[in-house]
Amino acid sequence: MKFATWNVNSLTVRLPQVLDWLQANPVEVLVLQETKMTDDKFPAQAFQAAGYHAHWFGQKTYNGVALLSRTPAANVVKNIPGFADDMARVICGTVAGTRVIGAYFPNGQAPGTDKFEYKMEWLKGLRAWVKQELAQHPQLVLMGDYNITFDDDDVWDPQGMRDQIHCTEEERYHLRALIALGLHDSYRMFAQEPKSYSWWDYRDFAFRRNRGLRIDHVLISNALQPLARNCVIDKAPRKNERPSDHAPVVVDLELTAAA
DNA sequence: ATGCCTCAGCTCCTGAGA
Repeated sequence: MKFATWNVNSLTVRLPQVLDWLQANPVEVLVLQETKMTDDKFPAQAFQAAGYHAHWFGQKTYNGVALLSRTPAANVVKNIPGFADDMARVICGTVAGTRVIGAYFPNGQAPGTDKFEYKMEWLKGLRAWVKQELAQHPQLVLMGDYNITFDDDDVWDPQGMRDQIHCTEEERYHLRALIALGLHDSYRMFAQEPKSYSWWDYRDFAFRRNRGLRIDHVLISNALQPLARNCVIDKAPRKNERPSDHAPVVVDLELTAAA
């Protein structure tokens, strides 16, 4: 049973690519980030026709998330309970006995800015909530666009990006603190090609030169860790015309619909 | 290079992304 995450950078632009991808990759769950649309614009019917139930939570211009699933999601939550936020960044639901959290982590812009401070506060709020969710739901997947690299292996130019946004020690501290709750970076559980990334800048032929970052992650709980079969970054959609700058990340778990 | 490319918006430039 496959669970996937994809930052689509405007669902208005990318909807045909998402539908094509779902047809080729009929995953159980797909969470989207940066839909960049208000709720009245969300293409629920197109997803229904493709065989997916949907929950969505968006806003104009920025942010926006969605949860697509083959079977209906239960106990849906939007944004982080207890953390006041103007931005639509989180959607959560239970599918196949598994708590699924899809998240668009703040970018943070640059260390020392207000946006960076917001990112740090948001990460604290997320962690407190995920800790509670884990206590109630041993089977949990936390996936999305984290806008944080774990270490130099996730960075095409570690020297050049040292202490830059996505690569600072403060951000990585929060990422490790999530891991310390009892989560695992499913991608690194398996042998991967060196220089594997999930995002490439639109500029300077960065994808062609593989100048990227691994900032999209699928974290799985202790209970799910022994059930993981594989985790891959699907670079195929990045080769489309007008691609998102991010690629989907897909984990395969040994779960059944009855689980 | 305080840019490069892409997207959205009170759209012919600007802010933001990462």
